[in-house]
Amino acid sequence: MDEKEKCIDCPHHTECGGKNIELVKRLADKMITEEEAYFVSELFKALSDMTRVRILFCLLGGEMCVCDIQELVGVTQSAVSHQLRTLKQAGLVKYRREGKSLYYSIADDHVSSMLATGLEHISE
Amino acid sequence: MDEKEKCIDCPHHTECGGKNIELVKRLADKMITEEEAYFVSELFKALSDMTRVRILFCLLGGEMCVCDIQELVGVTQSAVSHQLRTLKQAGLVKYRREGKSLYYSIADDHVSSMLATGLEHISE
DNA sequence: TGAACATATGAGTAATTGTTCATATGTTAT
DNA sequence: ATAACATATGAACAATTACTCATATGTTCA
Repeated sequence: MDEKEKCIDCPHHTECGGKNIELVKRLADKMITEEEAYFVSELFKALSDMTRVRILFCLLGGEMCVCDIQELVGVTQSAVSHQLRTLKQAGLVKYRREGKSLYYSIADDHVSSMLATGLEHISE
Repeated sequence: MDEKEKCIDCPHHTECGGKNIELVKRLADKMITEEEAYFVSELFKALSDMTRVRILFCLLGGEMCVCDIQELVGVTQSAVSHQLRTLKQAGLVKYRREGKSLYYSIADDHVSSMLATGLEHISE
């Protein structure tokens, strides 16, 4: 009997048995789209830098202007500003103006949730 | 009166008022450590690539061998293997051997939680 | 033991990223 | 209007990263 017959859809399932062929077929339809995967990865990319993580943890304590963040995180104004831009674009922070200062804050509960889960994960 | 007197701890709070000086002082102690921030950012870095995100979403459907993932995600064996290594190092996946195949699966609930929250976040 | 298969790994390369430096924008008070 | 302050932005550079290619490791079966 032709072992390879059952492997039409997967050239690799010649001998590993292709036990999961059904699972693969079933998932192929519900797979996350390329677009969704892209946006999700971009979101996590915004969380993938130490400086940005520290900024977000600052903001968990409440809204804060740029120079406060600069003080707490200990990097230059320019660096903070660039990173805030990244966080803003990812929808992780928002801001309001008050006089000369811009007050940044966490955009929504997803952010704190992801940070908390991340922190849990590393402490195990 | 010397306006700058109240700004000993923060050279930037000369005129933005330093309204948050108390907040800053309070937070400075409870701030996430450099080490924690590093590990958290490394964790999210593992989630910051489209291919890895797609791999993880595959695995949410159940454990799967490398060639199944390769099939679903549509990249080379080598690329999948390299990315699985990254995911493994971040503690996001685990595997077991069965014969010649390695079956990978999601390491723990944190992973699905973060992916779900991430997906929620982008669809708003 | 040797061949076939499943997967991992190292080197090399093109692309991406975080920071710094210099400068621009927007706001307030004089 | 001008100066001082708070923040944003663009260019440039060093460091990191994801992929490809070639090859190595580990497993099964004859």
